[in-house]
Amino acid sequence: MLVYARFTSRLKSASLKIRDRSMRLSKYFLPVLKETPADATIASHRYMLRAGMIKQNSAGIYTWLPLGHRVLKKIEQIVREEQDKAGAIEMLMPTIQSADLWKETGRYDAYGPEMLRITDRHDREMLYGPTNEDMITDVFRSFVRSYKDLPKNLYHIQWKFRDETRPRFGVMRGREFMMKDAYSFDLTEEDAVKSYNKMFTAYLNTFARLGIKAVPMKADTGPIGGELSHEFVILAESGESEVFCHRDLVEMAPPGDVDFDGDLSHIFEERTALYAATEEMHDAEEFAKIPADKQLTARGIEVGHIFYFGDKYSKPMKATVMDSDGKPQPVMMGSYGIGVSRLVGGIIEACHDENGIVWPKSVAPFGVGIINLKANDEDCAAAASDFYEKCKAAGLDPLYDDSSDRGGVKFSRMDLIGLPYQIIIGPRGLKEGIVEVKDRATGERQNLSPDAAMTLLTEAFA
RNA sequence: CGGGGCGUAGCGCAGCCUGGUAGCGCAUCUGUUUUGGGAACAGAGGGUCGCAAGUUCGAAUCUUGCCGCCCCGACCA
Repeated sequence: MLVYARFTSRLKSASLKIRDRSMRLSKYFLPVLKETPADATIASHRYMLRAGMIKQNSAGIYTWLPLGHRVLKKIEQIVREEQDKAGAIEMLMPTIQSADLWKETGRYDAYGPEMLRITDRHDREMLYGPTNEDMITDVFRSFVRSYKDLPKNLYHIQWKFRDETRPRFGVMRGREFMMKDAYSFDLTEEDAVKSYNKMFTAYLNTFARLGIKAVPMKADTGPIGGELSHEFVILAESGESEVFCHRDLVEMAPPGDVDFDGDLSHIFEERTALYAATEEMHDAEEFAKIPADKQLTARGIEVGHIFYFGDKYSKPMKATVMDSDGKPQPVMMGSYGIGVSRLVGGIIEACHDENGIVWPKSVAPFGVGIINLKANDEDCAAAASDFYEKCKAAGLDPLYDDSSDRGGVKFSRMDLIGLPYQIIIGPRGLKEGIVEVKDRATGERQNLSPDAAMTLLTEAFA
């Protein structure tokens, strides 16, 4: 009993501390590949395999190895924080759903072979959820009765499965993928548009925090249905579809701190006043009206998609609330998706060079990589270890390469995994009391005292 | 789902056309010398050649069927 009490009290105190995310390479699991796997053709897939982030299990299905998992979780957390800021409420729905709800909306037949259908031991029809409109509508109708409880926006971050005919490009078009999907509920279309604008705004901030430029574009609604829809698209050569937009949209600053309870229509209008459309929605005549030097035709990666679809699901599923006149009204809905696992690949497509990945600071698996050039030299080991402990204490999430590999191996491995900063500690510099700081993105190197290097790092991550 | 390609050691590949019982590079293990941009030498281990059937004295190699994976297109977070 005493032992148990002591154990639980230790757990309690541990949970109060911020999780220690630092790591010594000798203790980590980082299976990097020297040679490029034959199956990978695009940069993000190649680098994810080479950097030991993922392992393929079958077509479009991947294991997330420790390094990849770190990035996935970082992206997930940023997405979560921005959803919360916008007033969305997190929950969690299951991956396996009953076919019954899908029959209510008619989607069980409409969805087609892309939906993975399963029968359980009692021969009940089940499915691995490709999306959750039907299920969330059921949750809503089970509990909400009054217009006074609106608006509401519920979201979860959960694995989805879509049995694509042709999964490809690693996690960019996997069959199993992690998605953040939010669902808004309003009494009127006018209110629903406000909810739509909240998510529209939150998405602009989310992608900016992730270190990428995602442009909202007028989009086709597809099988989800509805009238108002935008895709958020990263421009990259390896993009799957062609997109067209006004060049100014690409560099537009994110809204930043806004009052999500206030009027956000100006943000929506500012971003949609200029032309931007995906291939399916492209209007060549409208596009031609843009000044020639502002016309941008590019390849795009869809990382987010938002829809307004009114009562498409609430009507067949009888998800109604009483309005102020005491009359039942079908609730007006929208859904808002972000491809969390796809973003890992998408960010790499936007952020890499010939040596490997160049992570934006916000999503980097570790903040700083420490290279001890001479592991068997006592002074070097002591200096590197000391620097590691200081980074750890400063919350910089350091990865300390304490392996006995040769310098060249360490350099190329660190470049490959793409941490924003490298601290290179070797006998040569140490004699003069300096360490080398390398900025992965620019390649710029500075010789600094360990203290000055720490200052540079803490300021960079402030 | 239409078209194309590929499955041989952990990874990248050769061998297959013209059947004779498997090889190269990297990686791994041991040792020595090295150590600021993927070291050198010496030695060692590791493969029912995707699976199954057939042809044959004999199959990685020829035939048929199946499975898996990749690429191009049509569809999608």
